[in-house]
Amino acid sequence: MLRLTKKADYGLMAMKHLAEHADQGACSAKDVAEAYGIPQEALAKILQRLARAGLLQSQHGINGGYTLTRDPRAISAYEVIRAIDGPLFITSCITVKGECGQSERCTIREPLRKVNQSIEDVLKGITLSEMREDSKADDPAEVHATLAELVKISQPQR
Amino acid sequence: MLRLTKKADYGLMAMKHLAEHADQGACSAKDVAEAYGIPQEALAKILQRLARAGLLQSQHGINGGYTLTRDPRAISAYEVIRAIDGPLFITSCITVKGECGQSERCTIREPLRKVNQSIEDVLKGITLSEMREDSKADDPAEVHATLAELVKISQPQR
DNA sequence: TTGATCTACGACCAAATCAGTCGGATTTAC
DNA sequence: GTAAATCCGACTGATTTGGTCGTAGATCAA
Repeated sequence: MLRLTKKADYGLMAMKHLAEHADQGACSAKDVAEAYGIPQEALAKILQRLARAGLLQSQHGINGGYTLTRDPRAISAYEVIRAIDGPLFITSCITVKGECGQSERCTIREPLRKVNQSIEDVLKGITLSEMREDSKADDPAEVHATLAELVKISQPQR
Repeated sequence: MLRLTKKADYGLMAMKHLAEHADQGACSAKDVAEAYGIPQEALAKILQRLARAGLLQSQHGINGGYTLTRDPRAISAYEVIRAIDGPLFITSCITVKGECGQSERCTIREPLRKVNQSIEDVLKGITLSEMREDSKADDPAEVHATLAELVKISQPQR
C-alpha cells in the first residue's frame, strides 16, 4: 500500500521536534517520546540510526540528548526516511542487487523506475523546515507552491 | 520502505500485457501468468479484483479471459494500484477513518498529506500506454518529458 | 446433454516484515 | 559512586504479504 513505516513517522516527528527546539540545547529521547506519546525504547533506536546516518549528534551522560547536525532547511524528508527505512523502492523489481529476480520478462521495470525517481525527488524536495501544520506559508521567501500543485502542472494531458 | 506490493506489480504487468494484446481478443489468466512466470492462482485473484473495479471485463467459459474496458491511454497506474492494494496512504497517520489514532500531538500529518497527494498525482499522471520499456518516446505526441525531470524543475531551491 | 475449459470466490497457510520490549554495556555530570 | 542518558543486540508478538487449495458457476463445442 505504499506506506511509510511507523518508525519513519516517528523519526520525522522527532526530527521536526529537534528542529523546533534547536535553541534549547539537546533533547533526550525520553523528552521527545513523552511529547508525542511514542514508546521511549522504540524512539531511542530510531534516533540512534539517525545519529549513525550523520543527521543527529548524540551527547552521552546526564543532560545529554540529540541535536541536529545541520540547518533544518538543509535536511530533506528523504534523508530522514532513508536513514530509518533504508533505500526505498517502489517496486520489488528494483532491489539493491539490481534486477527483477523472478521474471526476466518483466516489462514494467523501466517505467516504474521513473516513477520511483519522481517520488524520491518529491521527498528530497521537502525539508524539515517546510513541514508545518498550517498549509499557508508564514515566510513567503522560504516556502514555495505546494509540490502537489507543481506536479499537477507538470502533467500536460490531464 | 514505501514499496508497492507484488500484487500491484503483477497487476500492472498484466494490464500492460492486455493493453498490448488488445487486438487478439481476450487473454486468459493462465496465458498472462505463463508469459511472465507469475503463479496462476495469484494472478487470477488480482485480475478478478481489477474486473470488479471495472478496469477489466471477464469472459467465462472456453476461450474466455480478460479484456480492457477502456483505452490504455485512459487508464492510469494509479487506478490499477488502487484497485489492487486499496487506497494508498504514505503514512499511518492518514487512514480511511481519518485521523492519527495514536497521538493527537502528531505534527507531521498535514505535510505528509501533501506529499501523499503529490505521489498520487505522479501515479495518476502515467498511463498504461506510457509504460514502455524504452525510455525514449516513439510517439512524440503522446509522450511528454519524464515526470522525474518535471518534478525536479518544480523544486526551486535545489 | 455432457464434458472440457475457464473464471469466481472464499478459506487457508507459510513466510516476511513491523512494532515494540528487554537486558545489559558505556559514557558523562555532579 | 551514582544517576541519567545514549548505545547495541536479541527477542517476541502482531500484522501483512504471497501463495495455495477446493469448490462453485459460466460458457462453448461436440
